[in-house]
Amino acid sequence: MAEKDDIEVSEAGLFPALYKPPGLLPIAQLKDALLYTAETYPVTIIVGETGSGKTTQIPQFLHKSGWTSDGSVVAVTQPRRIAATSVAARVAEEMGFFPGQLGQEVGYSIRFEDVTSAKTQIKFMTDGLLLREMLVDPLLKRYSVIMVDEAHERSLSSDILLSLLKKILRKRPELRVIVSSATIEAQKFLDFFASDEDGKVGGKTKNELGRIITIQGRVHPVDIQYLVEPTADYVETAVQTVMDIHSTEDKGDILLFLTGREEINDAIDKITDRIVDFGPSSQTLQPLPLYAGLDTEQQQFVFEPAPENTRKVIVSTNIAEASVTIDGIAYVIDCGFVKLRNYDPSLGIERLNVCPVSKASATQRAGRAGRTRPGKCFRLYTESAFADLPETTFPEIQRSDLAPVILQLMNLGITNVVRFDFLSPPPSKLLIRAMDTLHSLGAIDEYARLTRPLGTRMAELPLEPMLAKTLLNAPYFACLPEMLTIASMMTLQGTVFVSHDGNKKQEDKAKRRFAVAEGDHMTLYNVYESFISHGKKDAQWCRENSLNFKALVKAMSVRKQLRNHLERLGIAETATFDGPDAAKLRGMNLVERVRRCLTTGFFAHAARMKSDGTFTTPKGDVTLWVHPSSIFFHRKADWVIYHEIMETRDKTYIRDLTTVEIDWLTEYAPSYYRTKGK
DNA sequence: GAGCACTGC
Repeated sequence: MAEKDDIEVSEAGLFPALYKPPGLLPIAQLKDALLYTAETYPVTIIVGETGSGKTTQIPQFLHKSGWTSDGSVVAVTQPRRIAATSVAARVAEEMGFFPGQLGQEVGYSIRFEDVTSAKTQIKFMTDGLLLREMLVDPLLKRYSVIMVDEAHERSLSSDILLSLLKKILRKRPELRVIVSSATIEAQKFLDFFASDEDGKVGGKTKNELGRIITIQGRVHPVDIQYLVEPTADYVETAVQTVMDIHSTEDKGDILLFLTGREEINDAIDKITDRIVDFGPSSQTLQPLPLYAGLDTEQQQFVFEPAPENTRKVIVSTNIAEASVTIDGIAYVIDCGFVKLRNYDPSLGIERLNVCPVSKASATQRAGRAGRTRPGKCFRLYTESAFADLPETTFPEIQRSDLAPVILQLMNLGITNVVRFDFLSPPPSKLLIRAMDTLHSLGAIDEYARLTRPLGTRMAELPLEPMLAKTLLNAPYFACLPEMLTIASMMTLQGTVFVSHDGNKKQEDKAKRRFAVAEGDHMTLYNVYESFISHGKKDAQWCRENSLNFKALVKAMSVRKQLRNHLERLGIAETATFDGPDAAKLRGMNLVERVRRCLTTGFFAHAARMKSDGTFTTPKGDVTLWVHPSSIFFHRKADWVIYHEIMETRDKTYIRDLTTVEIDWLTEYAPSYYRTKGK
């Protein structure tokens, strides 16, 4: 019964950019058209906005018309875990199942949570997980249809998945691939699947390959307004716009897009200051921050209805563009910028840059005002600036460290990754750098072949290559239990310590309590051990020690999963292997063995502290700042290795540091330090 | 003395 509501065709003209004017299908025909194309062609591209119901309806259409009848499964991939679980629940409900029956005919599978059974016929999952499934089932034979949802976001995993599905189609012409996309990138997707040397896929010519179906979304008209003159200070303009909306527009909450935490706090302070200017008015404003770094408790506020006579102003990063949906938004203010991660292959440094948004992004942001009723969007740039914006955001694959992806592809039998059929080929510098990294770690040999067992084992582990190498070396340093813990804690990425009620001093104090002189890795190990010895579920103890309970629980899951992976590789947690320097290692204490082991994976991330407390790279060409979360923010050190490096605005930060001896660098990575020089 | 957009295995 929800079916009809969901694909109801809206009459409004709305954003011309969103929809192809001709060919919009009425509800009754969508089902027929979809089933016809799926029956006839290997590939179907669905163009339709979020809220069109495509994600929930299409798998049901396929299920009811027999695509799951022979025991095969319809899979729907999502870029985010939250989407996979919530859509699965919704579909199960629409099909008449009770919540407790989720995991039977309809289920989902995400990391750490497999809610499926032998009966499951419709399965929602993250795209990254489906990629992992290909290790055991390279042709994905259990699936009759694979629908890649939100493909327009161009996430690393979904891009790779599309390339691999194209390969699979050559061997399994009976497989059906449905690519769903919110924007007008549809033709690019279809052309991609159709292209190869002879224009044939699965024995079909281009015209026989697939079709594009466009469906109308269930959104309301959004009136878009531009600035007449560009602004030099969009935070100030945004705050003024908030005030203007508040004094002149009807009821309805405001969603303001800015680029980061600092701007968000700045804007909230300004708004708070100016509320007073209104005096005791009957309508007031409630500014609320929203960014991923907030703990879930604080994020929760944005979903709660505002008190009477109060207008919520949610000041958010890009998280509200696709990942988080808030009801009741009638006004969107779009600053026109977003922080994007970029990878510099020559220095091996990740950067966070403020970039203009794409037209697709701006459209998506504006659409957030029209989810439940007609709305307005105020773009803090001119109409001609909008016209100059890129159509779509640069795909992640063209601006990331590709070492993990390349390793995974090689393990799937892709021997020549340079000639791999990428949807958008990454710059060759990125590929070369990734190969260099993998070679220096010993994951590939001089002929660019995956090594055995090291390379294949590294690829099996759900860890970045440097950490995977470190973990696999741990038995040689008789520190596998400790390294399992450290690797698990590293995946939490700075979320371990939290300040409750904004009490920074208490947080710093807690950090000192757990600090280990040799560095952050052993400090995190110490935190985990304390957590376990306090009974593993003492949320109160976490609070008292400024620790993030949920993060530590996650570390336990990750640790268990890693331990299982190693066991499958024949490496028990208690394993110790004798390497060439076994006798020497036996005389060392645990901390030294851990530090040496870390060096075998992170030698390329070496740095030396200068007298002013900043660090420098071995070549001395980049100044590195200790991230304030590190224990070396206060303390002296000489040589260290670090886990992560990231450049923001004007400084390059390193985080998670551990002291090493300079000799270890040449001992464990002789060729790397010989060729690179010092 | 001072901080990182967002995902995922």
